[in-house]
Amino acid sequence: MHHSQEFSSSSMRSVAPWLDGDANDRLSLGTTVSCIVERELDVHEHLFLEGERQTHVYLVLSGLIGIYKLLADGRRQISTFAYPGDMIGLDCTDTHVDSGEALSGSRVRCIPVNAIEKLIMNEPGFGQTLLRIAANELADTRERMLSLGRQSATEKLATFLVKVARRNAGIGLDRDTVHIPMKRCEIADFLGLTIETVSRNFTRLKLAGVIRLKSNSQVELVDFERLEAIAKGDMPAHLN
Amino acid sequence: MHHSQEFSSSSMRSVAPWLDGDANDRLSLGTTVSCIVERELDVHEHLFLEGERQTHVYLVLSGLIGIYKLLADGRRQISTFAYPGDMIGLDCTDTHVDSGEALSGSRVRCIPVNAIEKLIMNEPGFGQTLLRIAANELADTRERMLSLGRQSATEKLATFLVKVARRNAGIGLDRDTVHIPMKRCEIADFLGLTIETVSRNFTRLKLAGVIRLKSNSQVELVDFERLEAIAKGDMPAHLN
DNA sequence: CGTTCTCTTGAGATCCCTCAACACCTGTGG
DNA sequence: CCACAGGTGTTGAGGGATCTCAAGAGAACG
Repeated sequence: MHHSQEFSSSSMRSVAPWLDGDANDRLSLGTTVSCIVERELDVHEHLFLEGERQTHVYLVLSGLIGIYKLLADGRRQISTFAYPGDMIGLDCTDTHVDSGEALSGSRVRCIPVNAIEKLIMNEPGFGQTLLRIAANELADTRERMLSLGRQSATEKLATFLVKVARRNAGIGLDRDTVHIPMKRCEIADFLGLTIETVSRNFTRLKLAGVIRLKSNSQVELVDFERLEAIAKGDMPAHLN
Repeated sequence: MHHSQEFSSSSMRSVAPWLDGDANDRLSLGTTVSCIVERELDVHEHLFLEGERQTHVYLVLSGLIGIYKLLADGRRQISTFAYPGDMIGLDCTDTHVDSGEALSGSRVRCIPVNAIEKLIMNEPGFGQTLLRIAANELADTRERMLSLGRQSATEKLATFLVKVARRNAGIGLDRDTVHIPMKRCEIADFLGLTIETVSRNFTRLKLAGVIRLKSNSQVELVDFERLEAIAKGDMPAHLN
């Protein structure tokens, strides 16, 4: 039985602080209709597809959503994983530029885009909050580009693990005991690698004594400092 | 003598339409002080460095600015090229998350961040324009991630050329006669490749009859359709 | 206790990188 | 006008990291 990570308003971390606590109230404050529904998603069920008109913004309540783009022949790049507490689609363009798929059973709250638009109009400071979120997302994305374009497989994986660990620490969990809710295949599509390379580098880090694999989805960071060093590229490849 | 691509207010395309025409007026409308200066940059001169406090937002008037991040050992990833008319740093975080360097002699207009903040407060719709810009940038960045993580060298280069051509078409220039203002080294750091690989793939596309190299910085797209097909990955690698 | 899905491991192929030489261009100065 | 130097781009040869293909090992589930 795994730690379910249900999103709650009292969560220490929140990408969407302005939705904390009284989310429904504040949204119905902006719109007379309170057409905010929750939606349950099975594994591999899609929340939206690239090219579809964007009708909603989503708040992940539980589970994990993968945001990705495809090449014509099926090659996939996952741009981000949306965890409970994360918002999806705040960068409102009218059509979706990528697809969103549940990577495990998930629950999301669906907020119509016009509700967001009204909030921007009526709630002072709301627009700026959105801007700040977008800015953070952009900063994050650029770090990902550096990783995708310039890091080795081992460095990419180390970077990924460090990021998950930091997220853990941020929400009050143990930094060094990380639960990986996604499959190897999804990690591969996130890092721009193949599943085999991901797997090989897990064992590589394991043999180097940097991590320990309790199970496929449960990783213990034995030497966080060294993992960070590898992620930063400070560590020559052959010493890993 | 190359086509200088000076940015003018009457430009057909503009990432920053709200700065068209009477930019200074509207900004001094927001702030009593009109402390907007222009700055001249030599090649390789930096506009800002990663980690510095962000004091200004910049509008590129002429030249070309490269926005990049570094790994500890000097590996570089250029996240974007800012052309005349492009804004830099609209995603205001308080410190710069990347560095900006002039890739050729350039001129920029410097706008203090507090002027932007005041504009957000006072100009209705300004914040939303910023949001739209950020959303577009995010969409663009995610397409880049797909390219960095999942495309072959040839596909990356084709994608790059198609994007430059589309930009040309958008500002009223000939789509198929593209001027490449950056060096091979910078294209390499943009695409996550080495200069040699970039060079080899230029000649590869040339031999395939898709492009013609008039000079190092002047490329003629002989077969735009095929270039697009290669960029999309429709074309098996061995047929290039 | 199979069946299925996922992960790991191995062997060989491939793409890209590294290192090195050479070609080209431009400006400078004899 | 030519020689030279420095910056930039191209090309080649070899090596290495990652991918592909294939088999086997574990885990999850009925």
